[in-house]
Amino acid sequence: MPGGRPRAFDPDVALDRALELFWRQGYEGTSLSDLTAAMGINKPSLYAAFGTKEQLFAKALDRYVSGPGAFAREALAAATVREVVERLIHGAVELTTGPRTPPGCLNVNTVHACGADAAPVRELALACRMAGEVALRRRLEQALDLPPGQDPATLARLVHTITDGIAVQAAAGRTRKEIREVADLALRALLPA
Amino acid sequence: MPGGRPRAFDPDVALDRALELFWRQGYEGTSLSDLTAAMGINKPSLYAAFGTKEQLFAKALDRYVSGPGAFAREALAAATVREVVERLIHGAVELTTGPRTPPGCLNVNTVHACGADAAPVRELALACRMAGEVALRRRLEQALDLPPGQDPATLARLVHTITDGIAVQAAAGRTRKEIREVADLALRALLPA
DNA sequence: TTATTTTCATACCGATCGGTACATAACTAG
DNA sequence: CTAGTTATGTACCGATCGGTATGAAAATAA
Repeated sequence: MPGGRPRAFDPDVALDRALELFWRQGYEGTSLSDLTAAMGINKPSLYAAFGTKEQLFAKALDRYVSGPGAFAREALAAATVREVVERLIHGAVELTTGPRTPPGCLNVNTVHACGADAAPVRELALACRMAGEVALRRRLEQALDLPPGQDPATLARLVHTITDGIAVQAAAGRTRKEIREVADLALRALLPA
Repeated sequence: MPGGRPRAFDPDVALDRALELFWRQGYEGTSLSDLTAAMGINKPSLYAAFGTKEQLFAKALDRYVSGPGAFAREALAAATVREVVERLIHGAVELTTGPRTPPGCLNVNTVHACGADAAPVRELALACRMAGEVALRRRLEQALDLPPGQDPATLARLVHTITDGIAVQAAAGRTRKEIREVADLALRALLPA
């Protein structure tokens, strides 16, 4: 069984480049030429290693969720409702305003990719959001320290509404410092001492 | 001075169709063919009446701001800070979840149109957002009923962060009823009785 | 070496993009 | 009527889109 010609590139770093590009330019705004240029490979190599542009995006989204976006899952392990919410909102600020990553959130960007051919990846992003919301709601439902009269489902949606808004503000170019102030004010309003 | 051949279409309703399409599909996701089909005219007629796709979008955005989005300006005329904020947030819910209009907000959508050729219209949307934020901040700075210790600039940004989040939730397909509940909870947190 | 397998590089595919040239149709001024 | 002006419909422009056919290059197995 012969081994064949070895790869001239590292699929791992190539996928990171693709994630960076999709994050910064969106699914529809990123062409195969952009991708091959940034990844340092040709179109046939890209196709052989990652499949269709759509399949490549799915892999990039996976990496995003389990890498820069992993805080969203980890935050649910915090001991108190307050700490869970704080971690989620602060994590959103840091994620969307990172100095070495594109501004904004890949997931929120993708929801707004409304072209006809972007429908499949949009569904991916929507499913991802739905999973995150269900997880947070479950966490709040099981909490013993939820303020009385609070509906877990609505609170979960409000927290995600705020993190979504943070992503928009970041994509619109607001600075990390400004968004941190907004996030802290939101937390004071949401979780009075 | 001869009159020439009369138009076979109403530019006003044609612009409304274009706005609908841009709102639903985004700037990059809407092709000239989509536009001419929805407006019921040909490409030369479109170009003669509205100019470039980019110029057409600018006109559609104007109509959006002075039409469905007019509440944002009008809300600032309310008597109390509470009422200003309530009108802004409730207005955002109604705007982005209208049963006869596309889900989401044209402005927020456009901010996430990150392709290279969409840069000019993105700048338009950003300028529009900045103007709205400045106007709200000025309104809060001049208010006499602002809760003590509140920074007008940060509060203005938080309100817009929440309305941005509402737009994302609507674009992601959440129902009007759900978002209304989230908005009411946000208002209770933001403006305790 | 020779055969086999896998990747790489170039060049190309049909389709669609935004925008336009050109001829014709429909109107008004005289 | 004729002349002048504006709008319409068709057909087309070069560029780019996502994706691929093809053949040479680079590895292993014998």
